[in-house]
Amino acid sequence: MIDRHLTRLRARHPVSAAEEQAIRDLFTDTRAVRARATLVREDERLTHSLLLLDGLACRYRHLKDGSRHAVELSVPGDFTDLHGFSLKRLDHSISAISDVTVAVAPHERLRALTEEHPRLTRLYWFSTNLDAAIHRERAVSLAGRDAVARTGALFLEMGERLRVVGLANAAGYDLPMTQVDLGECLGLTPVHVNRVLRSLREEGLMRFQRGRVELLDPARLRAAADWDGGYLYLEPAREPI
Amino acid sequence: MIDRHLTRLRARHPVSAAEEQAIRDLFTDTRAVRARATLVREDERLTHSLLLLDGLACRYRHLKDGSRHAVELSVPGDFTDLHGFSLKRLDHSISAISDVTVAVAPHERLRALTEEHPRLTRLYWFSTNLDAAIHRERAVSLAGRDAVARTGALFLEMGERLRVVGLANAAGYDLPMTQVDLGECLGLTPVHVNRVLRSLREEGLMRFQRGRVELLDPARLRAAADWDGGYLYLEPAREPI
DNA sequence: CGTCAGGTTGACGCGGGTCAAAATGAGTGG
DNA sequence: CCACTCATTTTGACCCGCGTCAACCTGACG
Repeated sequence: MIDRHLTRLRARHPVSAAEEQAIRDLFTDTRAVRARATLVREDERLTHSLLLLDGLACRYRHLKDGSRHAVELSVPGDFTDLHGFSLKRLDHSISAISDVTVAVAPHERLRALTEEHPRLTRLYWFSTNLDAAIHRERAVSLAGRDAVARTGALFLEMGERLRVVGLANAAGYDLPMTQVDLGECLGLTPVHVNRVLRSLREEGLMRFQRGRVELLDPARLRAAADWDGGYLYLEPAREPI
Repeated sequence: MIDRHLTRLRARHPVSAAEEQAIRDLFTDTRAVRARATLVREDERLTHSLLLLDGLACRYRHLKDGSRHAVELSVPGDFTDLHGFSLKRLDHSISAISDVTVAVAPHERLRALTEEHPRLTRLYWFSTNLDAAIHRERAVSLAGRDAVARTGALFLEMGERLRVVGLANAAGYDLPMTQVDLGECLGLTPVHVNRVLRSLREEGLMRFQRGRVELLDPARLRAAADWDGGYLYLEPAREPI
């Protein structure tokens, strides 16, 4: 059930059998949630964190004008709100983009983990630091890349993150999002997302249609997007955490 | 020496005398670094983290065209690179904006802290989660606020963060940055930063001159910038961490 | 075969980038 | 105290990427 989560962790650090058991023991039950439903509401008191098992979720904030901006996407194997464990309330909401299933990790169990398993604590600390690195990349993208490069960079990132958990290959991957959703991630209007996708398609770089991403020419796409996945920290760790 | 750091921590969570001592024991020595010098280089192997005691520092990334984008500012009392403790290398560089002094916390001491002080570990985990919240705010700002609102939001945030450590009051605060620096934080050209500052000044909202920020009308500025400091988590914690 | 969400395209306007030049001011040496 | 330099700030003219508005198309589903 949480195998993708373990795969994700092990892509960066070794996890022993005993540690694996401690991780499995974090979770009480699983829940299925419908597409578009809210998983966590901004400012709500939190007593547990959610591990995304299947589907796509996003963290988003509302702006004054009623629009919303997505600050991060979660893929299977990611905690959607591990940061909620120490923050106790979130500065954003979390919603399901597609139908999702999540596993519930009560904060008292996470707390017990921090008391008894310092190494796993560092590992999960790393995990939220990785989230922050992804946030930084998004900020750099928004500040410095034009719409085409920004969009390319997002698709490349999602490809890498999904590949890690076996949900993408060289050909591409499924991404059950609409162009409106993409716009909220990219800080673009749906209309302009459409134009950007057309341009990427016509350049032969990539295609996004009916929830399917095809990376037609990853090398050129990387160059065009000025994208380097170093911030995903996917190299094997050279030293113990 | 690290009093501002303790003040910052205590603004959000209680810290006992014993814990304070454990924190003091993290640091070996202090260093003075000149304005514009690099504190940490992207991808360098890290063996220690730096606590900013005095001055202003920033994390920045280079873009293909040679420009750079600042992803976060550090104020006295902040660790500039606590996330480096678990990441072991950074996806960005860190440089001093003004002359700064930093205290050095070797990673082996931080590691020992995680082994012996679970509560302090959670507290520092919180601290990097707070960094991430600030990153999210920056991304939302870049995606959804125009140049004037974005600039206002940045000055309001810096005001709050500096106020926490006693470096700002109702009148304003010192911020030793140039308009070029501001542009790198805001994703704007220096030319446009200048126009924005003029507009804020002419509206009677705030003034920024020669490294001094005056918040002339904070309430109206907050409204104009659609800014709410909730993401800084400055309310007293309602439950133990 | 009607409805509705999502996708597509075109015309037009504006916020902020670009380019260029001048003003200001802090520091430095004579 | 002045002359000179160099970073920084300021302003104006012009341009372009992306937003806005509006219309139409497509396909899934009842």
